[in-house]
Amino acid sequence: MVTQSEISEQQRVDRVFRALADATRRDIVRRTLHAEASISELAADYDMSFAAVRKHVGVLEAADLVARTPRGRERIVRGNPETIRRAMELLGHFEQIWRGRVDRLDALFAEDS
Amino acid sequence: MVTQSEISEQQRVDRVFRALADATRRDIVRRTLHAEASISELAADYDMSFAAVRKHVGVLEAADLVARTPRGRERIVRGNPETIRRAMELLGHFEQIWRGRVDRLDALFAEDS
DNA sequence: TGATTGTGTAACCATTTGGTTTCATGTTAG
DNA sequence: CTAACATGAAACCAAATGGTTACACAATCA
Repeated sequence: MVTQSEISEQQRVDRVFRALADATRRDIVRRTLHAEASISELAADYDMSFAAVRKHVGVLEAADLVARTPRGRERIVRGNPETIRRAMELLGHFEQIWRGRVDRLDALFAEDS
Repeated sequence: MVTQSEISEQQRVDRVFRALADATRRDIVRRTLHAEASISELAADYDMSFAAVRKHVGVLEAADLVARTPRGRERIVRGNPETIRRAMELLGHFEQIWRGRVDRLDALFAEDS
């Protein structure tokens, strides 16, 4: 049996935004979208331990913002543009809601005149 | 002297994504983009205390995702589409970085052939 | 083989977060 | 004026977060 630990869409969205709410993690996403890198290569450029960077990569992976694939003794990290795109779409829906309100206000003014 | 408690752009971005990483807060943003509401009106629809909802509104306000203006004894909350738009742009930059990599790979294949 | 490198993970710690209850204060309704 | 309502804020608490050090293990190099 494949136990698909049931996780809601809400929680998945929570994880994406939570993962993006840290400058180091945003930088890792940026870098690994630009070019893949091993965790050690990533860690070399931050003022914190390897273990800390490893945890950040774990948070990003749980949010599906990066993928981690083995290559020899290394783990290659790649950014996932699809998850970024989904987050953008979500924010786009918020903007649409706002535009909807503006349209309704416009309609009210139109009735007035 | 106007003490502008110095806050970095990074921290401002942190706050926006952090604020969006909670389903209740996303719902408050959605609702107040659609139509303004008092904190009490908002709180009536969530299964938590007024104080908890008040805190969520505080987090959203600190991220500039909503604004709070007094009206009589109420505080009217309105969603701020501009901050949403800025967050979208940020994610858009990430996508551009990825597209840049694809373009470079395309160039490599072109050289190959 | 042995040393080095890259990774995974556990145990620990301080701080932040997200909730609670309680109480004070300002504002409006009767 | 008094009661009810809306808000603000403090004190408290459990859990999550973001870092550390230490150690085990796998893979590669010489």
